[in-house]
Amino acid sequence: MVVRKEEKQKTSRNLVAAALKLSAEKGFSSLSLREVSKEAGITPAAFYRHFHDMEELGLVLIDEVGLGLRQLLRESRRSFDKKGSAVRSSVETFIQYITDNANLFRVLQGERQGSSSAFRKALFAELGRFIEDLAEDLEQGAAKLNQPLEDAALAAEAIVAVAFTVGGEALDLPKQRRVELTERIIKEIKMILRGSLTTKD
Amino acid sequence: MVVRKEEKQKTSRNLVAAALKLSAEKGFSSLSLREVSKEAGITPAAFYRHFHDMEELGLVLIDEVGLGLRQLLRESRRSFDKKGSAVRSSVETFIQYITDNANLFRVLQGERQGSSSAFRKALFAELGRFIEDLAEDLEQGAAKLNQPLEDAALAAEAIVAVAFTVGGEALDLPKQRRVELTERIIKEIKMILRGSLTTKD
DNA sequence: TGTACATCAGTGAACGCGCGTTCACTGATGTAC
DNA sequence: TGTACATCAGTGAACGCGCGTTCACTGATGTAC
Repeated sequence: MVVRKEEKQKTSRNLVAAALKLSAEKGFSSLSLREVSKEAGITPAAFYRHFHDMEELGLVLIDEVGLGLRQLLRESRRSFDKKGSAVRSSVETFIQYITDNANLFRVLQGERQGSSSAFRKALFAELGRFIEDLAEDLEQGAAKLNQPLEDAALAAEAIVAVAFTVGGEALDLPKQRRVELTERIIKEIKMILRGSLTTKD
Repeated sequence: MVVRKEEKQKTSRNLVAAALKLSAEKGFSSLSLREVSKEAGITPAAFYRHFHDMEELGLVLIDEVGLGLRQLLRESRRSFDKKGSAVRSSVETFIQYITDNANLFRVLQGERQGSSSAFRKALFAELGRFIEDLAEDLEQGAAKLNQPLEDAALAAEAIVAVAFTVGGEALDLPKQRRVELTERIIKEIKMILRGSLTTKD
């Protein structure tokens, strides 16, 4: 009873992994059930033992991507806790993660516009949650330094926009240019933070 | 000799328009030659009188999108010239344009990750050019006000990232919530500008 | 432990369908005189 | 202006192919006694 279940789960994971890989290359919406099954090493008919159709697989994939996203963001925030160059370390973690998990990030970016609205809703919800968390972090960090922020939520939204937009370019870049790009993001985030400080006079 | 040419051009434009419309709905990479032809009102075989294949159409579509983008950006910058609430008026122009041309913007966003690298290269080049222009505008505007900027290029990149990322959410929103969102973008851009001012002390 | 039966993930063949592409064609537009 | 021929955008049929889906099946794993 245990071997069978495990084997089935393994195949399911293979299907999701196959979809992730192929989605990163050409977008989820252009994948066929047959090519995903082939990539996962099973016949097309066996696909139906795991998912009712491609859309159902898609929803699981989005969960996977959402999970990866949350993990990514958690790590970025973890680096943020250390005082000192909090921005630097968290941006570096962020860039490292998205280049290590390029497929995941590409799907994340690609599906922001394409595919079903359920897809998009889930993604935006995930991002929104993170922006809230980041805003909280920013507020606490700023309070510690006795430099209160004007509107932490806005600053957090702007920071996330910059990190994801500019960071997304890193995927196609050679290692060296990725470093330049990381520096740019760091400077831009610091710029946003400076601009969000409550003016004292 | 003139009627025939014009008719052919008209059909070509129909094909591009059909591709634009359908791409906005499901992404260019999942379109078929047959469905685009049908949407444009010709038989699949006639498609070949205009383009060698879908990829060639795709390149023309990107030109179209790039043109629309340039137009959008030009209008945004035009509003930027007027002194006073330059940020407000250009952001409002921007949001107005992307909601009026939702299809164009959706394709722009969608193809940033998917499809061919030629596609992406062209898009990034276009955006890069605009960021340069905006940086120049910012520098001149700041000089006039006698408030030099630390690094106009970085500020411009961050502003564009925020406008496109946050602005992209406007497409799915009802009119009222779009206004809130516009206000948020305005505040965030002002925040970036404030943060990019050269510190005087 | 051994046997007899149940379960069920995966197989392989088959289906009808939309796909990209080719082809000979049609008939309106253009050109030459 | 009229006539005879050339051009060529668009047609409709045909092709082979990969698609999603169904089906009866196989054989390894699980269960009951």
